[in-house]
Amino acid sequence: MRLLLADDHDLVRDTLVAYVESTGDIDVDAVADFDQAFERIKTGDAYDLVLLDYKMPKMNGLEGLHRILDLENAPRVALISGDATREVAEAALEAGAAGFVPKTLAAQSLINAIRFMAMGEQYAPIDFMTAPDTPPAHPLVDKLTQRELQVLEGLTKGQSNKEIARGLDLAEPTIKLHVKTLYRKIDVNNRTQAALVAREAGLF
Amino acid sequence: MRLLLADDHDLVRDTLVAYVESTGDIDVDAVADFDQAFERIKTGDAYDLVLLDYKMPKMNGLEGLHRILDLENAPRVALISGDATREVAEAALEAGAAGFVPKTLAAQSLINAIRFMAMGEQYAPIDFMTAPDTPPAHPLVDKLTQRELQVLEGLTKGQSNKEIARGLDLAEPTIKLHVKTLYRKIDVNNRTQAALVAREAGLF
DNA sequence: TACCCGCCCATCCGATTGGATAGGTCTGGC
DNA sequence: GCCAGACCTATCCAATCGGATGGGCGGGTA
Repeated sequence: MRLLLADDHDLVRDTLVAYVESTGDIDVDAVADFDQAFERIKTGDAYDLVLLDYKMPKMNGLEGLHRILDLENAPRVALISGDATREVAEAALEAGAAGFVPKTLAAQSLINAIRFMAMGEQYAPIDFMTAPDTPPAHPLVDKLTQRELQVLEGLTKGQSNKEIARGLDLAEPTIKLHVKTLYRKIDVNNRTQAALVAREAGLF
Repeated sequence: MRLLLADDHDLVRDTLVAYVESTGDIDVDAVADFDQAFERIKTGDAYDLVLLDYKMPKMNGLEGLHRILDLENAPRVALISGDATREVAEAALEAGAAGFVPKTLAAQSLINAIRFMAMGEQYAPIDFMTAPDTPPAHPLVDKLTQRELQVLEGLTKGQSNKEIARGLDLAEPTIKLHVKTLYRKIDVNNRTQAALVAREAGLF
């Protein structure tokens, strides 16, 4: 069985390779960034499974995953990550990933997961997937409408109402309205607080 | 030689342990969070070296490091991290850490580093430590006077000039003055941008 | 001593903001 | 059809902000 592992942390990669190969029947190729992985997949022999680190050079979030899955003879691809959210995992599985492997997984479980995924199954650790919907996704955020979010994004850039209006091709009074209603929803009194709350919530 | 490894990523920990132990003369104990590590150090046999993941439960940044170094028979302690900044590494070494190991290090280099540190030397990868001063170390901040920093702190709380004035027991015009000069120094046009820059710089 | 700099206060002005109120369109659900 | 809600625009007003100018005080330095 042939496995391709792409992770930019040499230490993680090296030890992972050593561990996986020690199980006997798994051959591992390892590369340090997405471009190398992409090249190997296109030109090299077929892999039974590809493990991509979610955060590594050239990966661009889920874009790398999509690029591989769009190939003609796309191999089975799974993501591996130390800190990705459940949302990312879900999106990846949705997009057709063979699985999602958090780095908090026990090493032996990884071996099992690899075999499982190579057999054509989709894998994701149950406890990880059933985790709370992430910190209520920031209760504030999903209370805002599309427009209000766009306006809030402008605020987090320190833009004036006028600038935001230009950017969204709207009249300034409209922006003022959105700004005001937005303040009420997230319970702040001025744009600076709004911007900070948005940043705090990890938005933008 | 005895090594204690603390990392909350099971996968990383397991494979690391397997790799290090495969070198023959290093015994590795592994735990998943700071508290367990602390306990082992206090009660168990002496370790030649302790490797702490910078980001793991109960670690609290460098606080965990300090707590161990403050012990009576403190062992040699090194940090290991996937994404810590050079500043953190410097602070750790300054505080008396035996070394700093980025996870981008090659596995064999880690073995060498471990032996090196266990021998009493301080280790840090040169390329990592000579990396660009991070975003210019925040050139802005130390250009500001004491007062301006206090005012900036008010801005990061979304306070109005009047509120800041009350807080510092000054007249409002004075605050406006500080605000204005502060804008020039950090090159922004309004309070929201100033607050965001300050947050970005890790202030307050 | 003269000078710079941090620090404080004041006044004046135009622009922006925060807030209220009022009106309009359009879409989707009851 | 009716209603609610998202969305757009407008006008009016008080408060705040951003900026400029001018003046004063004390400490450190040339």
